[in-house]
Amino acid sequence: MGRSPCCSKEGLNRGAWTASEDKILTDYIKEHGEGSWRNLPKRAGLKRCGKSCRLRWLNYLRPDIKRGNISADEEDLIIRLHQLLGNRWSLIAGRLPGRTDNEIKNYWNTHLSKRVDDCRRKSAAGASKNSKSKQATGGNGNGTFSANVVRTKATRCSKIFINPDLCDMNREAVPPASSKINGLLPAVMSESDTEGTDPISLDFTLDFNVGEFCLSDLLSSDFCDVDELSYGNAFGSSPDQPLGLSFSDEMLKCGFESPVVGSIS
DNA sequence: AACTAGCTCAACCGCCTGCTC
DNA sequence: AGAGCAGGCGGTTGAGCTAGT
Repeated sequence: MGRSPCCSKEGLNRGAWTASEDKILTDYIKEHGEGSWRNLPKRAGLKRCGKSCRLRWLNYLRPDIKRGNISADEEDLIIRLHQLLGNRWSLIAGRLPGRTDNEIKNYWNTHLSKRVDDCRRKSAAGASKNSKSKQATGGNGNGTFSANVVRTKATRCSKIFINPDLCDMNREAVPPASSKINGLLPAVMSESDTEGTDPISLDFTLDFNVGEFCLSDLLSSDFCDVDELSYGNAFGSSPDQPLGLSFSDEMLKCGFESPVVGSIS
């Protein structure tokens, strides 16, 4: 039978958005809120596909969007998160306030992938002497960083059960304030965590299918030395802290899955 | 000045998943 | 249970811009 297209393409504008289209969309969303994308164009009087409206809003018109000038800290975080998550741009974007998945994807493809490839080639050349021992750590040899990529499942999580006891345990395990630099939030922490007053953020763990994610593997993994890319160590991490993320002993003992006991429905 | 190659990034496309009926 | 809908995601495209010749 086949899927019906998201909208009839006939009579619709395509390509770059005009200022007046932007204004119509912005005004409509300010008044009615996001959602119902399929019906939005008709109601707002736009000759655009609903998907196109959604994309335009999310990637360009949203008021909280930060545009251009990706800082070295952000670059560093993108690289680290990409190594951790792979091409899960929406997840990566979720750790960079004000950045969109599309922007990060573009930035990666145009700037970072080449540099990381170069870095990897350098590392590979240097490591070739020790290749036999490295092979045992899981490189896949295809020129990417997939060896340690967490296979996430972008599942929508509508119901969770949070064990309050475990939350208390993790609250005591607040990482040092040095983990937060320039407003960027390391993946496992919310801003409030650094203040040590609010319950630990769970959003990172909720994003993952944690059953497939072995933290110990991650921490012992053989990451590309991001410092080789010469923008410093954004989170002030020590060699003992791969990824620049801070994990307390308690967190390491109980594992990531501990705070979220419940299921994804 | 004209042309070309390379780069950037907004936008599109098709697929996947969750929700609703 | 399963079909259809809606939204979300990642990959790809192509127009516009810039630098080099």
